[in-house]
Amino acid sequence: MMKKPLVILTGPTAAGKTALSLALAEAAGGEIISADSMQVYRGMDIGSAKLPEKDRRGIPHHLLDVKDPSESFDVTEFVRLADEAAEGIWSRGHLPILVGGTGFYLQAFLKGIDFSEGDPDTALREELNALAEREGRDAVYEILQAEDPAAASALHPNNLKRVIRAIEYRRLTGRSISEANKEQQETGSPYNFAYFVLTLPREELYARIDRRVDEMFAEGLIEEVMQLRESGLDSGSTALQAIGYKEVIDALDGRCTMDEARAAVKLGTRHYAKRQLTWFRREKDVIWLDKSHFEDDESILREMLRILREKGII
RNA sequence: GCCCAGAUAGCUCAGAUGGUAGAGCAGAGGACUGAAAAUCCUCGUGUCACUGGUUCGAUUCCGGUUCUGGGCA
Repeated sequence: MMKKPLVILTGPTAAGKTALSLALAEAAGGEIISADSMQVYRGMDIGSAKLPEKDRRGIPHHLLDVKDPSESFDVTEFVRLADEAAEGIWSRGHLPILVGGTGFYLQAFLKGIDFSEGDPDTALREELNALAEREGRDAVYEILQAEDPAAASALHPNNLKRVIRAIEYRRLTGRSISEANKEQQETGSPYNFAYFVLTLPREELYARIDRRVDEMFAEGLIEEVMQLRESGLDSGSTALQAIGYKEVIDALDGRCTMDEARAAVKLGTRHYAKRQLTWFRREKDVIWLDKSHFEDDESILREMLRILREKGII
């Protein structure tokens, strides 16, 4: 059976993915699936740099605005929804193009990682978080060491989130999460894909980020955050952990000035971009597209189309 | 013009009663399999402003110069 065709267009935040994705979708007969952990939320538009509907040139965009900010969202749900969307796109004879900067989501979808085992256990998470608060993170790590030494050896004791998940996984499934990860790692992708990473020299990227953050404030980021809070959203929600939102909240609550918040948003975004690049560097079968090596978006598009033809994706 | 205080890593600063120096932030690298815009780890040699002097040895003490704050005129 022929593997189904698929394109990924990603890269660090503010690299210019969105603009290119429209051109690619038009040229290749594609529909876009957003792979962005924050753009799924309704009402988070400016701060998540969501492309407004009027600018989508009629190209279908999936997985935008599918959640209320008070709801949680995670990889498994992403994979489920993205699978659904992709099936629909293929059935229409179109090409699915995943666009977005959440590398974890892209990986999970591309490899078809199976998350069917080990549903999260909220009570256990709370209990272990409380233990960490009382007796320190090492106390939680010691539990993992006792119950699953293999998983423990792969984790740093300070990485509470991961340590807790490892304990949870072990208790739920009776298996070690490190073994499960290894198995998944060895499975290839069920798709005929091209994984493009759009990037540009660090200095330019950082300058673009600074500019973009200033634009967000100019377009009304503060008002957007105020609206979200008025709708009763509590600050602990996943949505408000997003860069741009948490800093503005700090300023609104008087923990810093708005100028300081703006600087913090820029810094947080630069750090985020750096983490994204680290992630993509580690991914195999990635095709890097450094904007500084091309004349313009038009020539990047030509290069992408060339590769897609070569791979038999279009 | 005079007096006082500074001048140490890209930035903010600490420090050695004289044996060439260290934090935070920035920056860089890395990890990541059901919170991922999250979470976590690693990495610090720089004419210690310049210039004379004292000293075995000065960035550290003394003098001068320059610059920056503050005060007095």
